[in-house]
Amino acid sequence: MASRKPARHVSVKDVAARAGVSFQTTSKVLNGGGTVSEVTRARIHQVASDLGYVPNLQARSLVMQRTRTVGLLAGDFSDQNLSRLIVGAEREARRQGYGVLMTSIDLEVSGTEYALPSLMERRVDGILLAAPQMEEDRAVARALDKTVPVVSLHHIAGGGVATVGSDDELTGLLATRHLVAKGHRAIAIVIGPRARRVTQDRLRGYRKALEEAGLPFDERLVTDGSDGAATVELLQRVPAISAIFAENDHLAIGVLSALRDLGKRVPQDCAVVGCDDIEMAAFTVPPLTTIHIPFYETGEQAMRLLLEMITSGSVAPRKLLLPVHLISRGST
Amino acid sequence: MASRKPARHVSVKDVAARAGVSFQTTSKVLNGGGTVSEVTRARIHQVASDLGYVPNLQARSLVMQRTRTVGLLAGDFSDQNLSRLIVGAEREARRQGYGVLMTSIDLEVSGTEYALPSLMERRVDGILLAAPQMEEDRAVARALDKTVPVVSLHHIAGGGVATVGSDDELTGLLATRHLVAKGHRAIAIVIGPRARRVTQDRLRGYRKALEEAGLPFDERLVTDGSDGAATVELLQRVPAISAIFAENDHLAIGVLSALRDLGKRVPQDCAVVGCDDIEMAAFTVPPLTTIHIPFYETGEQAMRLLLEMITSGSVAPRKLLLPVHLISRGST
DNA sequence: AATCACTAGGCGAACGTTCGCTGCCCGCGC
DNA sequence: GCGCGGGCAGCGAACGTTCGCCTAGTGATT
Repeated sequence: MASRKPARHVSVKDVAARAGVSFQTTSKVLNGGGTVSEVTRARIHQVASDLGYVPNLQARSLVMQRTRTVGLLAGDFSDQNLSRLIVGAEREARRQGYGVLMTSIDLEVSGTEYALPSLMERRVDGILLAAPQMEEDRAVARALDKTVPVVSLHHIAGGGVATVGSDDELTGLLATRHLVAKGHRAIAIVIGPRARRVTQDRLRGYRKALEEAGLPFDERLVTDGSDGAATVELLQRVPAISAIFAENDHLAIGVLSALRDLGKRVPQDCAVVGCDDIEMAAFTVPPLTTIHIPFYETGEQAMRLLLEMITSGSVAPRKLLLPVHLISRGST
Repeated sequence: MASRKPARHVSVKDVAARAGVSFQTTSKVLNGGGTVSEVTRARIHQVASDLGYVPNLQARSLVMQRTRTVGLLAGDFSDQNLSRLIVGAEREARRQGYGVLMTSIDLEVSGTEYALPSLMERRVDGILLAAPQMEEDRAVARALDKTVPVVSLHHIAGGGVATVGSDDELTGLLATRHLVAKGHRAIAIVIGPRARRVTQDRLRGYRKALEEAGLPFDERLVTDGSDGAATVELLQRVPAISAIFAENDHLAIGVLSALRDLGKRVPQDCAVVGCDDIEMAAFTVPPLTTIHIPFYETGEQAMRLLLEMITSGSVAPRKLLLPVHLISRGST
């Protein structure tokens, strides 16, 4: 309650003094190494726990030249998909005894301004990049600069960076195949920003599935879903459409709402399939058929790869794609 | 591409050598202090940037006895509400030049086992606690131990910890008042775990609103929503119920679905109001009236308080409550 | 009795900083 | 001509570790 004095942390020297040995011996004991008699060893451990000794990783890092800490450079933590990735990554790091320093980068300040330097100053052993929104930001690519191993969860302009993600083309393929299998012939696709890799890849999967089924690809069936009204227009323009593939679940929810407004029943009048399997997908009306993306596992794998690169010192830019699968619900 | 050698970071000494001065002088210049001539100053800056000097915060922390890093001990990052808190907190920290070390604590391992020690070893200057699920875990309370300032986003067993949160009683009050104002007399409440503070507080708000309106409190109108079937039973048992206050939006969604199953229309047959204003609330059918909780701002304030405690050295356990407000949508 | 091989533990250095003190040189005022 | 103060820079110490090398004992072996 009263204002305490700084209450200095206890150091090896404190422990040593109390145990009547040199601080180096204490260090040996506490790290399990060296040749020290069983009695002193026990005494030191005793004293250390009595005094509540907590090793100072800062000092250790200084001499060891690695911090056992990785940086996480993420876009928006509150994005549901991203946060699942992060949870997976953090758990894996923890499992291997690493700390995670998080920095979000927002639109105002390009990450290169503040976030990256802040990580480098803290001498992180590696960096996990999870900021899809700056996939094309060349400043990021330049700034990374290979001082430490980097694993990205999305494509990086310029390449040369290890990447872990899911197979987005497969995603589009599975979704569309599912609709084809249900007997649909006029299948529209609602997409997000064209420039994004995900969009491109999922679109490619869609085309591939159509091709497989011998169906023609029609550019007029491709709509940008970020414009709310576009879906409605699409449906009015091409009434034959009996199924819609939305490139992500948020878009799919928009589509569901557009269909409801038009008085169309799902799935009888028009089937809908989404992507990502966000939490909400199970609770829409009707529940959304979607492609499950293993975000949690992706984060885990990415961290595992990063730590592997760190400990092995290798920088070979691998690329890892995790499988996805369809979850069939009421909307198809 | 080829396996590089460790590629040592450049230090003040490297800069100093190249600039022909002592490393201490370099340090002075780079930190803006001391009396150094304009020419040397310029030269040092030049060399530093040529060499790509990045200060080592580990070393600095060692001598300064503070790391400019805070620990974030959180429950589940992927929880939407929690992640909004976190985003707010992280931004505020960044704004003030602090790094954030994140650790999640899961059910398997009590946070005290790994997470806390890991933060203490890294000598964080303070800890932000955001793990509502271990609100009653006395081990946490004991482990915190006041070595560094702590701010919690939820109640801590034993007290004595600064807390920032939102006014949960007000939340329950506003929600229920809204229903009363709409003319409802038989208002049920669906709650989460009784032991949780939030539940208790929101329930209290509910009772208070009833009292204000001169309505009796009836224990039979209180249902535990975690049991899916309970809501259905409740409605069948007491058909007079014309409005339901769900203590959080997830419960509210369950309620909506129960009502749909029973063939009741919302809001005509039964009105529903939730709490939290999760993203999904705007997209349910019908859109959910709910109480908006300023998660982002709460995180921000909590971090601000923590940093204030750190820099001022004060440990007075303040308690801060942020206001909430109702968002009226289609469900009432 | 001198050598040997261990065992137990100490010692100095280094990691990259910050900080306070000292010392030099120069110009100024008396 | 002498002392002095101020501007500039260097120096040593400290922060809390790890690590490799050194030394003082202790039995056992020749």
